Amino acid sequence: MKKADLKVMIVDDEPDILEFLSFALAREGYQVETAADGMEAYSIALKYQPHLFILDIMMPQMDGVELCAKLREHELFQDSLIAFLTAKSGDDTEVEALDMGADDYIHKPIKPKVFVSRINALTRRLRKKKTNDAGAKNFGRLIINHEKFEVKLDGVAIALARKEFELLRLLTTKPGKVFSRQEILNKVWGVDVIVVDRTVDVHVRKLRGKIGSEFIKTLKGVGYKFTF
Amino acid sequence: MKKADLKVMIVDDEPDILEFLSFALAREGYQVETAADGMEAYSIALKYQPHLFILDIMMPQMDGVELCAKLREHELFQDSLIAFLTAKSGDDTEVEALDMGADDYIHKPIKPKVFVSRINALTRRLRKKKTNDAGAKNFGRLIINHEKFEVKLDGVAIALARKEFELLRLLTTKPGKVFSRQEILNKVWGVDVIVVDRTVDVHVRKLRGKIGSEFIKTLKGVGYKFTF
DNA sequence: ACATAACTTCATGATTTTATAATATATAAT
DNA sequence: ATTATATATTATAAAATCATGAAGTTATGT
Repeated sequence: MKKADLKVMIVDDEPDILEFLSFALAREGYQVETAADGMEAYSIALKYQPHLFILDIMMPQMDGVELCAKLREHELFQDSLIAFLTAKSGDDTEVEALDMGADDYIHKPIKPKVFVSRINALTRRLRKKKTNDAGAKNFGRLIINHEKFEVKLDGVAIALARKEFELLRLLTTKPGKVFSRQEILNKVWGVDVIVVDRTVDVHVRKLRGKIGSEFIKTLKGVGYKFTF
Repeated sequence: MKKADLKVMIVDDEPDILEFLSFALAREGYQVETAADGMEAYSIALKYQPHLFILDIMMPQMDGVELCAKLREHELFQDSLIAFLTAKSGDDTEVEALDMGADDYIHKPIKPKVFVSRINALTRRLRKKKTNDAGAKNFGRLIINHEKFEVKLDGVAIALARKEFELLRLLTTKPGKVFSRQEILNKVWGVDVIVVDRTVDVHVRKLRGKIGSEFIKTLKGVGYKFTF
């Protein structure tokens, strides 16, 4: 996963700091979202689902430590990274924050260069992973998750019927390889099922209608192939 | 994985510090090994295969930054945690260390309490891996307490029959994953029990009646999945 | 032993998926 | 350009699948 695929949420009640940090991380390539308070942050986070949170401690309504605790309770954020960035001194606060589930506790003031290096160090393990989604296969604009039985085009989920999904699954096992209709029938329908050749065409048509027609190419007289 | 299963290697050329840190981490339950220099550390590490390294920077023969680089080159230590603990000031060193692959850079002097919290925070993800099955899981509106055998929807307790609870538990082990009826029967009923497929449908229906129908989705011809 | 709850199976109708046939369009060969 | 052939598209009938209600069966607690 690249930095461009990583979503960072910065929570601080001082607009200047928000802007400053956003700028620094956006320049690194991260996707950045901001919030000015813990409450606001939590409700945005439920939708935005950040990979990394950068939290101030002292904020109106809900402070950073509370937010951290609340995030860690939720299944969605079990694997998210949480870093505090604060001017608040005191070892007890730091211990509390770390014991609560924070991954780093960064003291202000800090040089941008150092800050960015720390953030990069935190996200390094996420970046090393191949895909966003465990078990998902990535074909450019198209992501296929076999376990979830789900296909995403440009991040948008597309509902496929079973045969459509299985046809797509077969074709994507070997991108570029041409599958004859007979081979498709054997592998998707099974050797004992008797189905007319043209049926494959209809399913290809339906697939194209849903995922777009650029992925599946027809080779006249031969069969179909998947490319991306 | 528990702390007792985690091997930590501390590398510092001052015996007092080695002893001090060893004591602190051993008391936490970690297995601790020490070395006084980068060279020595590397050769021991090849056999000992630590999960976490705590490195001083200034040492004779091979310094901490060199050692870090050398470790990261080796396949064995790709996933190991590396933390620097040093009195050396200077942002450039910190940036260099972090960019080289270090996971944390801790400044001396530091209180033992804070040091231990930071180390615990670093190893948390390793420790979490297998301890995850018990306790409560939070899926937004739905909270499932596996130990208490209790489900709450918007804070209100809901009484589930055993099969209903176990079905929900299975589905929530992997939110998003599609479970076929056969898989559900095998995992909830057991492989030797003979029950008709449709039975699963009836239990899903009862579950939906109690927790609402938005959590469990049907994939026609495939199975059911939990989403939140 | 009784009452109650939990579980399984079956039947029905609604809905979705699938296969096929019919027709239109595209492609390659002559 | 014409023809033959393969494929695309649309419509529709058939089949598969599921939600639901109800009835029968087994387990559990009092």
